[in-house]
Amino acid sequence: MTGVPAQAFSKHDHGACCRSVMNTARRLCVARGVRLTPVREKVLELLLESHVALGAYTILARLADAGFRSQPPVAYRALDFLVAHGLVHRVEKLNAYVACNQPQAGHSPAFMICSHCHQVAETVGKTRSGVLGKTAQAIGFDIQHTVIEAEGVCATCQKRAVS
Amino acid sequence: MTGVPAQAFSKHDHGACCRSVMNTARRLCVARGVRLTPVREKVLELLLESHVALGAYTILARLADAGFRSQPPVAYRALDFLVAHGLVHRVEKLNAYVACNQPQAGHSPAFMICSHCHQVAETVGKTRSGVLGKTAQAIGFDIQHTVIEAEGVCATCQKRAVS
DNA sequence: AAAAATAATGAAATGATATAACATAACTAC
DNA sequence: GTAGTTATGTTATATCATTTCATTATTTTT
Repeated sequence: MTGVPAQAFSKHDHGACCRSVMNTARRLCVARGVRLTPVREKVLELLLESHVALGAYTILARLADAGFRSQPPVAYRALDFLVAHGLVHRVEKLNAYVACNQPQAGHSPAFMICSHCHQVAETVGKTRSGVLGKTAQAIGFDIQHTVIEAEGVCATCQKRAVS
Repeated sequence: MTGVPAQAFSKHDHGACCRSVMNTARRLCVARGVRLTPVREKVLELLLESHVALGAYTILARLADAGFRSQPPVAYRALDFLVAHGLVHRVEKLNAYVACNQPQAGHSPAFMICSHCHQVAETVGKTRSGVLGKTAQAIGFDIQHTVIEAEGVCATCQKRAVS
């Protein structure tokens, strides 16, 4: 996170934000010698435009609208690629996907999911040094991947609920 | 946790362990005025016997073997009840369920999932005081539930892999 | 530049997970 | 014992994800 925790819940120039991530993604793929093909790029774009997590079939429908094929594998393949390259994260609690907003960092993300507006904010997880990391170390468990998600109500929705 | 972190990965008298949790569960239900009906009890028992997380349909099959009906809702209803009362946890990463080993504590659990032997160990999450809790507080996000899961390789499987 | 190897996509089918909806039965409280 | 509530029976369907094999596009090797 570039100094901005939970970007989704803060005001920012979203258009610029998307373009910037898109460019980083493109550079990253070139650097790694992998191809950000049209479907993959479109899926990333769809996810970037949305601060709510999108399910594979929602993405699939939007792909179809954009002229791509509409069989499940087209969405899943693109998502698998994007997830593998850290450009997109899967939100386990929602069986859905969000674009990563700092794709360069090899990070373990954490999410805050607003159960009211369904926006998902990404923040950084402190895997090794946290309780989980400590316990893991104590029992010799070698952590390869972490899922850290919090469900709750964002500040905006709390205010709305009161009024 | 009764002083034992990640019980599943440690040696212990599993039979006694199950019976003890079963008794706690029964007492808990009486105390709360809810019914631990035969299906519910059987599902809890199945999960307690297993240190690997069981999917709903696996449970369903075992229920059928034990003479219960075999439609999905019978498993899901029992699981919903057990989860609601903190006797069972859902492991999001696996779309599967594990029995809780300290049902009395109103806790937010964390899991360590061995991707080799598929055992799942439960440990306690330190939700409020961790990074996630701090970030949440900073942006006014009200956490209602957390999902904290680590995938990796347990100590036993690491040793086996070497030999 | 042609052939071979690799990576990506097309397409059909199926598998796995989960819920909706409505009817019936079993307990609980009065 | 009737009313209210909770739990179960049953059918159908929704939702999420993968397998498989054929075809096309791109890259590498020669």
